[in-house]
Amino acid sequence: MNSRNISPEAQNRIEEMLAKLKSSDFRITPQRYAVLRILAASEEHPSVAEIYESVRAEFPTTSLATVYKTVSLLKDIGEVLELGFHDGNNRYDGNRPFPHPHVICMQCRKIMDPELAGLDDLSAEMNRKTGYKILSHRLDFYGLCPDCQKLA
Amino acid sequence: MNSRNISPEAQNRIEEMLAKLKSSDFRITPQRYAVLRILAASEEHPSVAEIYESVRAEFPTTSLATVYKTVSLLKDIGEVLELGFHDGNNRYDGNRPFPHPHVICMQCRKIMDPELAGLDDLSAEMNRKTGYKILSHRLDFYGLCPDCQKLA
DNA sequence: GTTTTTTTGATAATGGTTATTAAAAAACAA
DNA sequence: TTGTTTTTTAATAACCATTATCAAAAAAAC
Repeated sequence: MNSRNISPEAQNRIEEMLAKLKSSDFRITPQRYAVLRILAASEEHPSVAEIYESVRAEFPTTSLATVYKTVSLLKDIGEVLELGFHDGNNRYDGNRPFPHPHVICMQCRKIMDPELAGLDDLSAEMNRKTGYKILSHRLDFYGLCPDCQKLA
Repeated sequence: MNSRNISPEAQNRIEEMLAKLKSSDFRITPQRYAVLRILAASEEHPSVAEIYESVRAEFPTTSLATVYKTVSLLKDIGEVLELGFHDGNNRYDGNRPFPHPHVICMQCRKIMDPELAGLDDLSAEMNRKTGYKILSHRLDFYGLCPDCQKLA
């Protein structure tokens, strides 16, 4: 899993995130670069603890606080989508930093990005019906993934 | 806001919740009854802190832990829907204890229940596309309510 | 090279929720 | 009624992911 195994798409996301950091006048430190690379490469919607683990593998002195701050920074500049859960197991998506649906396994916590169109239309409909100016949304489906169905 | 002002619908929900508690072999204590009544009557999706405040108005010795436990119990027996937020301001719906969309004001935190059909179809579609056995879902729209738009 | 600003790392503080436990209340039995 | 068992309450300690604090380190600016 070295740098030669990074897919072109992930490489692209890395460039985008670096560019956004630069244009927002934030420094690109080794720690930030490491966090950013993990977020860009992972399809698993990792938690801060998981990112921390991965970063520690190449930067053993990295602090947990730094990971929190970096993820939060990337979220603030719109390069990472936060999936907050009230049971305290927040997950992060560095590939699609815009609202989109998720399918979540209630057993193993695996999270997928399903294909689903038409949500922007729903937002517009909500706008009309409620008078709220809709700015964002979140749609999560909860269930059992194929693996956990087999085990059950 | 005394008991004579309870709407027929709310009265109905109270009866349903009481019946469910009874059939599940839980005792109907004054504290539980107070919590339950507030949840059944409120359209505001109250937080535990708010429920606690209201309960204290008629039962000044009620403990916060009791409110937490009662709300959790009602959730467990399927009579209350929990809207968990990772910023620690969970809200509860005792009127529609099943998945349904919400419209949330990002400024004043007001929560509404909009009309929106067809979500069960979406769940079925997710089932087909992902292989997950979908059991539940959550759809939140975030924006600014009419009042907060005026103030802005 | 010196100064200024940003970032890091270590750790303390925060705060909603849960766990604990003795006392009170309710249900049950004799 | 009285005693016994079970459930529930009230008070508070514990939990834990996240945030705040701040001195040291690193990078940028001068």
